[in-house]
Parts: sequence; structure tokens; C-alpha cells
Amino acid sequence: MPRIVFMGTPDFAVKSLEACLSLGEVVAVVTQPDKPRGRGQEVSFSPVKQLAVDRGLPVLQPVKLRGTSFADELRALSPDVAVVTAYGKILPKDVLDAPRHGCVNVHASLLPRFRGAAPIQWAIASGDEKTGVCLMKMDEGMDTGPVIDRAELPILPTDTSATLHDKLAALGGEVLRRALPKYLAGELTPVPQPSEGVVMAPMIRKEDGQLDFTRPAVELERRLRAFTPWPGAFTRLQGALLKVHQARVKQGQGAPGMVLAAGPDGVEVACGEGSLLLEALQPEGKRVMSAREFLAGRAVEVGSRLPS
RNA sequence: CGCGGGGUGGAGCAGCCAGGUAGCUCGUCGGGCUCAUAACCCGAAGGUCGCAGGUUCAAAUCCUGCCCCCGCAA
Repeated sequence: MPRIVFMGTPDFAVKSLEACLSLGEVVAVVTQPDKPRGRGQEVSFSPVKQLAVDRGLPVLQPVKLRGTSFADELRALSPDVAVVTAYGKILPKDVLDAPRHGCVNVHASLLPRFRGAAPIQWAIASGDEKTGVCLMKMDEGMDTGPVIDRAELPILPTDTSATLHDKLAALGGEVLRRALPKYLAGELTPVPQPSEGVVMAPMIRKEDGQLDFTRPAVELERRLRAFTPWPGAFTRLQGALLKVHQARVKQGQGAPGMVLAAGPDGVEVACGEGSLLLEALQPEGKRVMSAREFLAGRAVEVGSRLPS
């Protein structure tokens, strides 16, 4: 049984941790420090910590890795490998070198495409037809390490980051199960990433969810799905925030941001190219509702403009 | 004690600040009309106004506590 240190934080990493539990002895779980989260600012555990605590695993929550003695702590555990999935911090070289077989990372894209913090989102926003998971041996770069194994997955026209996230998290667990034992046995050689096809997937910012109606409708619809559940797609109507949860691309024409129609099927807004039919809406402070419900309680005039 | 919006027939909203007749746009049901295409016209049913107290002649409305939904922020 290999001695495994697991490093991860959010929900996405839980499937990887579960895989590790079935692959070896998890001698420590490293996760981000507890922080106040959510409404009311209650301090809560990360999903990874929750599972670790449930299983009675030792949990480490270092505030800093660089320039500290954390690598020494790791070495004291004499791990064979560290499995890192969405941990949330860049690992310094002394940490990368601490386990006997180094650190491996589960990354949610087909590298070298979409290196960085938000590979799932940018795969959808870019209109890719497939994505996947890579298991790589980590080096000091941002997702630049040689790839040990990979698995692909189609991106459906209805996929959002929420749905893809769950599928890729599970796929990550599968890849670990099939590849990690072989890697530790020396049966899989990490293959350097090609230098061509590198695309970065930077962290999503809140503003990325702002609907810019001067853009093509096709792009806005992709971004809507890419930025679901966070930060979502939103605009402003009569001064208040309006989130758009579901939209369909149409062929309407008009000045970007102009309301072309408002009926039971949705609110159709002209875009830079084509138009976007807003089908599921959420006013600030309210629940998500259909366009029909939305329009029952307020007037949206055809010809009015949404900010773009 | 992070900031804020909200809970009113089945849906979405108004009414609340200046207590006194349950309103609007739909949906549902019945009837009419017959091609309008978000059909239209007439009529009807359907509500403990989130819950519990309090103030008052009188509370959806004012006061207190609690429950639930949501936006921001993280």
C-alpha cells in the first residue's frame, strides 16, 4: 500500500480523495484553512476536510507553503506520492520534491489547452466540443508538467460548468484509479506537453458574467453556460440586477441590447450578431423564474434597451 | 452579530411608509365568438395576507420574536 498525501480543497477534489482512499494509505490530507463562508459568514470546513474528518484522517491546513517548514512536515510522513486536486495554492519546489515520486495533479482539461484556474469554464466558453482530465507530474510551472494519463469527455450543448464539473470530478477519480498504481510502479512514463496548442484558462472574475450585448449571441450563450453557477450571466433592468439562467440563440436583429420581443417564450434581446432569447430569469432578491412568470408581474417594453 | 431584498387565491406582482371594501397581469373552470397567433369577449371558482404574540374600536399594513426563500459579499 503506497503512502499517499492528498492535497485538495473544493467539491471537485472529493472524488479524487475517494479514489486515493481506495488506492493506498492516505497519511495526511492537506486543505485550505477554514474560512467564513456564505451568508452569515459562518466558518465552515472545505468539502475535502469534511470527508477527511469523517474518515478520521489527519488534516493539515497550512496558511503558507513557501518559505516555511511545510516541506519538512511532508517529508516526516515519508509519502510515496502527493496527489493534488484543486488545492488552491502553487506548490514551491521543496514541497514538489518531498514525496518519493513527487506530486501528481488532476487537472480538468486536455493539456496543454486550458492551463490555469478555470479550465472547465473556458472550455465551454470557447465552444470546445470535448474536454477531459489529465493526470500530470507537477513541476514548478502553472500546469506545465508532463502528462501521465488522460481521459476525454464530450461537451454537450446543454452542459454548464456545474454539470461538467461533476462529470470531470468523477472522471478524475477514474483516471487516478487506473493510472496512479501504474505510475508508482514505473509502468507509465510522463510525457512532456507539446509546446503547441497552449491556451491559458485564467481565473474567472465577477465581471466576466456581465452580458455584453455587443458580442455575438452565440458567444453570450456559451458564456452563460460556462459561468453557471458562478458568476452567472447578468445584466441590469430598471436599475436592478437581473440574472439570466437560461437563454437560447435566435436570429433577431436590432441595436445591441434592444428588447425585440417579450412574450411567454422569453425576452428576446438583440446582440452584436443575432439575438438572445432570455428564458429563465432571476430578479435581484428573488427566485429563478420563467420568462412567463417574470413578465406577469412587471412590464418590459419592446424597444427598450438593456445596458451593453 | 458582514450588508441587503422578499414571503399577499395555482404563478408573478401591487397594496404596507401616512391602520378601515383583497387590487393587477396571467393561469384554472363554465359560456360565447371563430383564424385573431401572447387570440378575443362574458362569467365563475379559488386567499388562515409565512408562523406566534403584542398595540388598537379595527392590523396585509404598526411593534416584538421565530421560520423559510433570495441578491451582495466571502
